[in-house]
Amino acid sequence: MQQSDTAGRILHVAASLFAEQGFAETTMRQITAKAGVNLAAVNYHFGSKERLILAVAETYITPLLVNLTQRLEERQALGGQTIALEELVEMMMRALLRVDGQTQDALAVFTRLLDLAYMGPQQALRDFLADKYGLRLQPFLMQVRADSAPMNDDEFFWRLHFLLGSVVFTLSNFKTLSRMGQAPGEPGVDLERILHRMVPVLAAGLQARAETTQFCWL
Amino acid sequence: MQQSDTAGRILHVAASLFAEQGFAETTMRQITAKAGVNLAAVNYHFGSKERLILAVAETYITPLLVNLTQRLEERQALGGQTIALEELVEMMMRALLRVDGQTQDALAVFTRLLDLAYMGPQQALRDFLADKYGLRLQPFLMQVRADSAPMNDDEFFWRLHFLLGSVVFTLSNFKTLSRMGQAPGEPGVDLERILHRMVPVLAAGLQARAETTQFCWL
Amino acid sequence: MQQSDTAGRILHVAASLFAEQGFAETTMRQITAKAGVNLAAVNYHFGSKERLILAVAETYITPLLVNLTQRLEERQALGGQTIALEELVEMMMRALLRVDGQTQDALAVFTRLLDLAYMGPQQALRDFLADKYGLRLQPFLMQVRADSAPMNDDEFFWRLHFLLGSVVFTLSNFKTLSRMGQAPGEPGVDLERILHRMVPVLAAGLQARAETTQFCWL
Amino acid sequence: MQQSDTAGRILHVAASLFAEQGFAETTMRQITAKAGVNLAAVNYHFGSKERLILAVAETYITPLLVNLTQRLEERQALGGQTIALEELVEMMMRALLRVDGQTQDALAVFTRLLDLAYMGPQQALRDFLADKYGLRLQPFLMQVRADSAPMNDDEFFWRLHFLLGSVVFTLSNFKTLSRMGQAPGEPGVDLERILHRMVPVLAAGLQARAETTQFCWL
DNA sequence: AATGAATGAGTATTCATTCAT
DNA sequence: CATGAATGAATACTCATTCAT
Repeated sequence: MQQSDTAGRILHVAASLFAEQGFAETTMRQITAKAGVNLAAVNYHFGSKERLILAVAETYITPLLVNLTQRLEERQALGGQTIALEELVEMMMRALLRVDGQTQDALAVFTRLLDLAYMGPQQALRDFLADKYGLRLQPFLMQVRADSAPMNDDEFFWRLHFLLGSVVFTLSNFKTLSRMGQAPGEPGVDLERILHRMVPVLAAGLQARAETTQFCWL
Repeated sequence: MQQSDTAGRILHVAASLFAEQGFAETTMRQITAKAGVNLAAVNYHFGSKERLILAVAETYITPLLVNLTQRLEERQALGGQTIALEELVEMMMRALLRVDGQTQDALAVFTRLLDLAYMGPQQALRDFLADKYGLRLQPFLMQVRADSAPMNDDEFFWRLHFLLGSVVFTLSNFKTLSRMGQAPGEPGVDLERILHRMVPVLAAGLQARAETTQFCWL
Repeated sequence: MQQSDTAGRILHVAASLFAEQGFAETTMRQITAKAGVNLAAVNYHFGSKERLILAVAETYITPLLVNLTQRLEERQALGGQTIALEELVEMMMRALLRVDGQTQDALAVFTRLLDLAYMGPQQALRDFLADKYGLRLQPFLMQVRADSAPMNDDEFFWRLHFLLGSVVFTLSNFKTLSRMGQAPGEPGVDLERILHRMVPVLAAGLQARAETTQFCWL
Repeated sequence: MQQSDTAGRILHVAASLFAEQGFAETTMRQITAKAGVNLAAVNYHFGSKERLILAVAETYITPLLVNLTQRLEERQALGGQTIALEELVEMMMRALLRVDGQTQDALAVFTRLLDLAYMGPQQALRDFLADKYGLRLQPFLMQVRADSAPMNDDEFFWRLHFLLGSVVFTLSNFKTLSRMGQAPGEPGVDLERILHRMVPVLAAGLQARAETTQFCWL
């Protein structure tokens, strides 16, 4: 924020625009204009739009994982073999809120990034994320599975993504949804409440007994 | 379908491309080239790209709702005050699969449409969908609520969207996910299995006891 | 020239600018501005700058080869086993002048194209030219070799390129050279004179006795 | 050459890149990156890209002319009024090879420079070269003319450029040509052989009888 | 003597849309 | 009913150069 800090301003503005409009919909012109810097500055500092996206992403993902890992380790240090699923989900929610608490854009950027990674043919982005963050998430996932209903790897993989879908969709569309739903009040409080509301739902989903029979119901 | 049917061919090709690539990523040139019609034909027949999207959407949404409504009514006619949640969710899944069974694009288009509607500033699209389909969905939602855990309107509104998120995300990214997960087998069967897997998870989520106390946990 | 003819005007203007400045140095903006058409018109009609270059090239190369082939066949029909080298070189020069007589740009474009093809890593362009025109040139080259000094394939290959160098360099830089040299007079006449001047020089070069001994003179 | 020698490293790297890619195609970023110096260093040390080109050129041209002049004077000191044309051409070729023997880039830079000077509207470059080197070349040219066929100034001027064209084109495109031609063997030896092959061809061209009659043959 | 940051002018290309026919 | 041609606005990106330090 001192002494010009062009790169920082770009990062900040880009995050805000990405959150609001999405990656593809946000143009370099918008970013640089709003940041009050030269059009070429993004390419100078980040190389390309794609690398800017990655830079913004790192800004949010790294602290999130650091925070989550730390919370988990602290809790595990307290002892007790299994940790209640609801507590774990809450842990994740708190980590999400924490990283968002500062910029208000983190969650939206985060979820748009997942959308981008899962959608199209962005194999490169998937690899980048998997390489960089996949491992660090392992311990948390192990702990989650320990208190879920018993199920094979396949089932667990898919359930994880069902939940991920709930989170991503809700966060992605939070602004729109809270405008639609009758929920009034300041957005800061609301987001917390919504995440809180998800906790029992997600936990129940993970603990639902897995179907074992193969039943073709069409 | 015979003779010329320019508009029909456009509709069909557009659906396929939209499903594969998304709306913004699909260009008029691609559509018209693949359909073997003139570049200007889309604008001539549909007015604009946006209205083409809507036209494609209607193609899929209307039959979906017709099908769902019909199944529901048939089941209600059988008597029995409440219908099990799992049965209702299955009903929805079957309706989804039914409309997809014919073109293989329906689900992708459908979910991309929801993404589009919820994301960005597409108020017009939201209104269009709400006006056109909101009411027809009411009976089904009422029935769902009847067998869910007791909760107020707010809570129900949000839970619905949590579930919607699971479905949309899973369907949206089905191709990517099934490539990532170890799930082998032909895709046609797989999609069915995945939707089947969602049933108990979603039902459990709806039936989880709603938090009543307001507990600020940050 | 009738009824707008945007593509034609682009072709014409592009040839003129390419001849004057070279391919890379000529921008789409220059072309479209000078042609009085929209900036996107080049891409609409030709697809890309590269394909425009090829289109311009074809405009000149095809008539050149047609003309040369025709002259050669007429001459061969007259009988006489061998044709004097000077006559063959003149034949080529006339063909060059013929195609240039109409637009005054043909020669410059032609030579810049060769430069482009031989220089950089334009394997694609080389292949395009070889595929399209290589064969049609064979009969002429055979006839040339018949009256050259006896030499092996290697030697002939290189001599051909020595001569090609003379022609390309002279034509490429004709404007500059005629400004440098004291040669006054109208340019139209001058070019003819210069090409005429090359005839005995090139013929003598082809008829020079080939070195047979391998003599390392450094 | 020790310590830092930013300017020297730039000069060296630039020569190599210019030789490989051409002047316009070589960017300041490439040069400074490969030289491991700051992007602004070129402008700091040389003022502009154009002046860097000139500096590189001088590096090669000056030694070339020194070498050629020296060889000529030594030969003239041996006495004998006229020197055979082939010997003179060989002298030039040896001088060319000599300057190239050290960096392998000299010839390519040299010919690209001539291309640049003759082509486009580079009057400034032409003047620079003429001023700096024109005079020193005179004695050699005089000697060449002495053993050429009798001809007026005009004719001699143009023949010189025909030959220059052969040399420039061949050297410019040496890499491409040797890839095309069946000529095998290591490139170092090949270049020598090719230049050797040019000697009798160029000499014969200079000795061809000049046309005296003005014969309009179109 | 040298540099990191920044910039303005430029590049080819792409897009949905329009219009005369 | 349909189309070929054309367009204006936008896209990401690249370049040589400059300037404060």
